[in-house]
This record gives sequence, structure tokens and C-alpha cells, in this order.
Amino acid sequence: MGDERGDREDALFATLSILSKKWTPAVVLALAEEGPLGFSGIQSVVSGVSSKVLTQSLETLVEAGVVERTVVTESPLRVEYALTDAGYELESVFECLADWGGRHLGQDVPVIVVADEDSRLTGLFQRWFEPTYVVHRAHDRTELLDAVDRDTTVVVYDAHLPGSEHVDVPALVGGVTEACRLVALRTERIDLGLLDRDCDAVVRKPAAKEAVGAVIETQIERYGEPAVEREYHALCEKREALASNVSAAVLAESDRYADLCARIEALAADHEGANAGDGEA
Amino acid sequence: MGDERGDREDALFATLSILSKKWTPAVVLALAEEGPLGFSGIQSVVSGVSSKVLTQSLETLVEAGVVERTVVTESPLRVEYALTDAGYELESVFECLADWGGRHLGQDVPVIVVADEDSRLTGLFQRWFEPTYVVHRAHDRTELLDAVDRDTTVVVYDAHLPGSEHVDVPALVGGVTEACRLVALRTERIDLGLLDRDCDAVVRKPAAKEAVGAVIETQIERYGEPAVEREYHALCEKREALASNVSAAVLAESDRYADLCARIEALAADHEGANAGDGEA
DNA sequence: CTGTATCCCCATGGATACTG
DNA sequence: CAGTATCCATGGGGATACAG
Repeated sequence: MGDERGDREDALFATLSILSKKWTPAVVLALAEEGPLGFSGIQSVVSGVSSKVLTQSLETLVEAGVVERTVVTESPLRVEYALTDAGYELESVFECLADWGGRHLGQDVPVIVVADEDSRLTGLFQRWFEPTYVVHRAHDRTELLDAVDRDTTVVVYDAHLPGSEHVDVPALVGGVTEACRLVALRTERIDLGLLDRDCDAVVRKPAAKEAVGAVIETQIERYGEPAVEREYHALCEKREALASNVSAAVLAESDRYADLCARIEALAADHEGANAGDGEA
Repeated sequence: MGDERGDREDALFATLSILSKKWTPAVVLALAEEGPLGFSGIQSVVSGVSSKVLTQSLETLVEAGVVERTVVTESPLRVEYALTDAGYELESVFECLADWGGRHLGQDVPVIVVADEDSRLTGLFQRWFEPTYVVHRAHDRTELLDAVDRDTTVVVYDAHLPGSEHVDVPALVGGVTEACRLVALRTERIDLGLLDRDCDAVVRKPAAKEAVGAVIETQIERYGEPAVEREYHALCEKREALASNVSAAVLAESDRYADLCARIEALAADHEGANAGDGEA
């Protein structure tokens, strides 16, 4: 009875329509790992989801028979969400998906971390660059440490990050990965204070998608380059940023800017020499 | 190197982000079943997708490494799309998903077919009632025959359906399933011509979501009822539709309306009797 | 034939404030 | 605590017209 092929397609599309919502897989994962949870329990495990959207996601999961909702106490209302058997069986489906993904993609997709107080900004970056890159978001010191690992290619960060007064992002990231490239987001005018920052590039907020994308791309290209080249590139970036944001008069009077240029000159010789050697070899 | 747990999650989400687009699974399925295809080949197999969206879907699939794009001839431009190895391996992932879906959902979800020339209307119905029901869309005679099978619970149709001049939808559907309920969509005023139509209910376009939903729901409840009850219900629906759309004066003069009422009266006796019997048993 | 370019609708989901 | 209610920005995707 009925079209076998069509039935299987229906089942496939129905399953995908459940898992296609933005937060449903994360919720299922959270319940699978942390056991039964209350509403806000889920909300803290699944970071970033708003209460409204979490409600909606849970509704669709309950309707789909993946999650069970039990009222524990009324007044104050307390609810517990748990996976049903069907929900637990989803784990093997997730493994299928993750296996395929692990085998066929992600091998050379760079991992970016965006660290900024404003979650709208980090969300924007995610929409912009996913799925070209894997984008992780961090909104304070803790989340940053959580997000950065040895595979992180680029960290784009605003220095004003909440968490224990002042957060020294470059030092923090450097403690985990040496190679990771650092792009500073600056809200204020760019000035000579930039020279204190230990970063590979600077972007001024608000930034256009194309501009940020270009900066990230060149940082990815330069990932893994030798320390000398890296310093050279970083200094050049800073010089350019200063040249286009600070008046020539001020720069001319600055000893630090003069030092910067001198250092670049000195490195340039090695740089040229190295390039020439590469070219001939 | 790197956070194992996070890597697997990334792989999972990355895979889902590919399959979450509306048409990508259908395209992969089409290529898996029909072999390598040209652009319009895909567009005809995957019915309902516009060229723009198909282009976008193919782009994401190519970027994901699921589909390979080969230019066969330039001028006139001819292109061939084929699954890569990764694409073929997706079939087992689809099986996972379909298996889970087959086991845990879809067992009692009614199947609705919406047949109307205007794809916006059918799309609207799909958005309205999916995933409460499985909604299939048909825009001409061929697609209708394709969509209807023995599991179809309700067909909502506009009689003006393209394909070989006049399409007699009730006869067409009746050739496949007897039990399937028929809801007619009428653009024009409802008049005594309604009595020529062999349908279980009528809805006037444009119709609100709630109204249509209610009609479909009662049709689903009545699915499988005995022929006598079905005729009785159908006649009652028609009488109501006429009573609220045609002036009492016109109805009073119509022999056919009188016949309708008489027939209802006659059936009502059996109906009452049957109900009473059920109630006492 | 194989797409772009445009315009437009509306569903998704985020932010915020409020209720029982 | 566990949601509603409301408003709003964004983007996916559809229709149509057009280009190479």
C-alpha cells in the first residue's frame, strides 16, 4: 500500500525539516549529554539562544516526539525536558551526519573566532562567513578561552572584552596557539596607541563585509609563515593603518612611527633577500 | 590536536547546514537516481524549483564538494552536474535519516494533495499545513496523477487545472483511491452548478488558513466512513454552501435544490437510525 | 540552454518588555 | 522560573525579465 519510494522520501524530508531549524540539533545534543534539563538549564548549555526561539524549538521537538515535556511544579512553574527514545536514537543519526562531515569536509576549512561584547556583531560575522569558515563566537573572557583551540586560524577581537577587568586577548590566545593570527577590532580612532597592540591586522568598526573578509583571507594565507615574515607583515599593516588614519604631521613628529618605519626597512632587506632566494631555488 | 568533541559538532552542523537548504536534498536525490544531468534536466526532475534557487543550491553543493560541475560545450552553454564520491556517500546518510523518520514519525500523518494552477497558492498551503500533514503539490493533470496515491487522504483541487482541456479531478482521483476525500476550491461565486460536482466539501478562494484547516480536519475525521454517511455529509456541505452563497429566493425556485433537500431528508432517517443503533450498542 | 538581475513577499529568529 | 507579546531586521526563496 502506497508508494514505497515516496514514503521514504517523505520520511527523509520530514526528518530534515525537524533538524533544519537553527537550534534543534543543539538542543537535542544538550539533552543527550546533560540529561533531563529545565528550561533555563537548556538555555545555559545552548549558549546564544533566546527564550522565544528556545520555546519554539522545544515545541517542534515535542510535536515531533523527540522531546518529552513534564511539568514538575506549578507556581512557581517548573518544567523538565527529556529526550524520548526516539530522541536518543537521533544520536546515531547525528553520528552518521558527523561521520560524513568529518570525512568529506572541514579538513581545510579555517576556524575563526570572533570575540566581541556585542552578540549582534558576532552573529553578523557568523552569518557573513559561515560556511566559508567555521565561525565561533565569544562574548567574554571565559567564552574566548572556550572557543580558542590549537586549530583556530584567526581570532578577530575587540580589546574591550568583559571579564576580570582588562583582558589581554593576544596573551590569552598566545597561551593556546602561537600560530593563530590576531585581528584587532577598534571602535575608536586609530592612533599611535596601536603600536602597543600585539596583533597582525586592524579593522575599524563598523566594518563592511568585504573589507573584513579580505583581511581575514590574507591572514589565512599568511598562517604558518615564519616569525620574521610575520613581524614584517604585522608592522606593515600597522604602518598602513596609521598612514590612512593619522595626519602626516603627527606621524612626522612621532619617534615611535619613525622607529616603526626603520624596523620595517631593516626587515625589508631580509624579506627581499629571502624572497629572492626562494625565487631562484 | 584540537577539541575532539567540538570537531565532531562542527562536522555535524556543517553537514546539516548543507542539507538544510530547501532544495539541496532533492537535488542530490535527483542526481543519485537519474545519473549526471544538465541544468534543465535537474529542473525537470526536481519539480517546483526556480532557476535562480536551483543555481544557488548547485553552488552550495559544488562548494561543499558534493556535486561536480563540468562545462560540456560553450555557446550554446551546456553544463553537466554529477555527484562526487562524497555525494554518493550521502545516500547512506539519507538512509539513516529516512530510517529514523520511518520508525518514529509519519505513521499517522495524513497526506494532502493540493492541485491548483497557481503555484503560489499550493506553496501557501504547504507552508500552512506542513508538518501537521504531508502536503504534495500539483499544478497540472500530470503532476496530480503523480502526486495522488492510495495513501492520499484529502485532495484539495481547483477544477480549472491545466492539461488536456478539461480535467475531471474527482474521476481522476477516484481511479486511484476510492476513499480519498475531495475538497473543491472555487474561485467564482458558488451557484447551483455546485450540484454537478462530485466533491465532499467546497472552499471559496481566497480562503483563510483557519477556514481551510477546519475543512480539511473534518474531512480527515470522516475518512473511511461508509458510502451512505459520506453522501449524506457531502450533500449537507453542499446545502450549507448554497444556503450561505445563493439568495433564498433563487433557491426556493430551484427544483434541483428541492431535490437536494429531499434527498438529505431521506438519508437523514437512515443516518439517525444508524446513529441511534451505534449509541445503544 | 544556462544562467543573472530585480523585485518582492514573508518566515525565521533576535531584542526587549512583560505576565502568572 | 518559564514562558508570552511585540516589534523589527535579515535573508531565503519565488516570479519575471533579460543576457551570453
